[in-house]
Amino acid sequence: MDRLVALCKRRGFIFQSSEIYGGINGFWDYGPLGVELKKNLKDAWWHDIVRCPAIGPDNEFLEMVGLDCTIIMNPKVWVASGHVGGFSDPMVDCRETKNRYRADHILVAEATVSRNSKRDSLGNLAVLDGDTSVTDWLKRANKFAKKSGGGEVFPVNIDAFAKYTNLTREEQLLVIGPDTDKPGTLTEPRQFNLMFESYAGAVQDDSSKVYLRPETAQGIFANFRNVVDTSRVKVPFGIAQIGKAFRNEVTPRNYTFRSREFEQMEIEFFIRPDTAHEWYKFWRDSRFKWWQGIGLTSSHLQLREHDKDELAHYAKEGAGTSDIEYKFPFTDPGYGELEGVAHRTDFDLRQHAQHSGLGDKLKYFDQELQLQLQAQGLAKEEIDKRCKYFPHVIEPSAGADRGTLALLCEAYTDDPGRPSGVVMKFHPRMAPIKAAIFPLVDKDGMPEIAAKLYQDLRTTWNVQVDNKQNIGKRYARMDEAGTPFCFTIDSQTLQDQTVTVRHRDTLQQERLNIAQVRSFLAEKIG
RNA sequence: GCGGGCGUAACUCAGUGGUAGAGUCACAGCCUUCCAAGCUGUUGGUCGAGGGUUCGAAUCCCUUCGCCCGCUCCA
Repeated sequence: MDRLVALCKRRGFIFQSSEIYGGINGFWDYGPLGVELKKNLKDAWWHDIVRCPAIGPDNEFLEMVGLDCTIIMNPKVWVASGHVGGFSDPMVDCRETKNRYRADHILVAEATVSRNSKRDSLGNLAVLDGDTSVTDWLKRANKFAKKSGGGEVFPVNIDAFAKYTNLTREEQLLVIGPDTDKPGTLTEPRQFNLMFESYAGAVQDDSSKVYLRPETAQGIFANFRNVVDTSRVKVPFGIAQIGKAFRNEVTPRNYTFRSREFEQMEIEFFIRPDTAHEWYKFWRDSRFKWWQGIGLTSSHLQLREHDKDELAHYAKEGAGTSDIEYKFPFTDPGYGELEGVAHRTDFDLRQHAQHSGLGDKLKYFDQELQLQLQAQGLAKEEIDKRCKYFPHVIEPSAGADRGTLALLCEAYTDDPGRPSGVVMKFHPRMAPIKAAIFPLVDKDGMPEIAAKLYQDLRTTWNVQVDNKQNIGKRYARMDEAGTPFCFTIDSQTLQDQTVTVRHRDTLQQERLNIAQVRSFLAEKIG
């Protein structure tokens, strides 16, 4: 990983943001090669999702439209989405053990023990919220009882627990932390607001407070009505968006993997509620195949269905959530999430219907269903009731920066056999530079032929000419940039109009007529 | 936020109190007929920053900033 980070810096893929001022934690810049790589990823996504989407499970072309929303929206959006409440979890530190807990995950109950037919207190014991809270607590209580002279602990049930957050500060000071044996080691709960705040307008007070969006999805939900009213889309259809999002992470870590400013590629796909399972499976599987199709072909890519207990609040009742994960060098042997595919039910549209006051006006009217039901001869009231609904949503949400990082990790290949010692084996569609053109020597008319070929190819692809230094160094530079093809003009070119093409991954060369170079690249890159 | 480690040239590093160095890269020129060959030259560092000790600090002390690893959180 260190070698990859060094290469990214050296070749201009990724720089630390504002490096000359000492950098800033959790923010990263893309250099000349990195921006091409990331743009290729985003362009491929936009092309394959919006412009040229696959055939759906209903054997129809998918109906997809794009959207580009602002980063700052009316703050009520974030109240409705639950981010204002849910993204500011109070945290508690333990001074003794240096552990940190979510305050609302700490449960407290007084432990009492029976001694000499009296009931003695052992103190207010804390445990972490979970399936085993009661048994964990009992184990601790028994341990405390044993230490302090025996006796039988009075059992408790789940209702006996108080949340740490609901205690007064005086009560909190009496709590014995989850991993200590003394009271008073836990700090006061502190807010970690995961949304960046700013102010719209000159006056900085609560009335002008705004947030930088923590996800692009809410802009899509907020525009649901506009898109339906203006673009003739019919359920099932999707709205796609690529854009920046911001989360004030407690600990940005692992290179660009958890950045505070990052870019998402999100789809909200609106469907009839009763078709959720088939659409969920469709998106889960097609998104997995897509990542494979742009070069993540190794066993480092995996699809993982979420367990019930890790589902987000809005997805509990849904068809499921799964992650497309990549085994990064820093997560190995674990995996890190590239994209989440979630059935969000109708949670978000309902929230916005309620908070905006629009209510049923935000519902979708399904005219196709209306025709079907009319044909079945149902009563008008029944038809209206069933045709007007909040569509359910399947959300494939991918990280563009994480995707770019996965492409870099996948491509990185040590090869002591070649001069550079390392080669970036990007899929040709993703490669920042598609081809390089080398005059074997910088004279005898070769540079002129190279320039002519460059003039032709650059109208379609990002190509480079390099006539500096010997040919080996030039190949080595292109290996580190991950350029899949190098065309070399040599003395034979002067006689028969052929050039050599050198394949990055195999080092093999073949001769090609210079007139065929364009069709060769078109076939290999698409 | 807490604990541990690390900051010297664009990169990899040497330099433990006495004039800041090496290799690589980059750039210019020469040379060069297929994988970082060779020659000449050039650019580039207030040694992360600030303060202190000292005749003198990259080096010792304090503070601070940034990065890496762990805890917590998370896409």
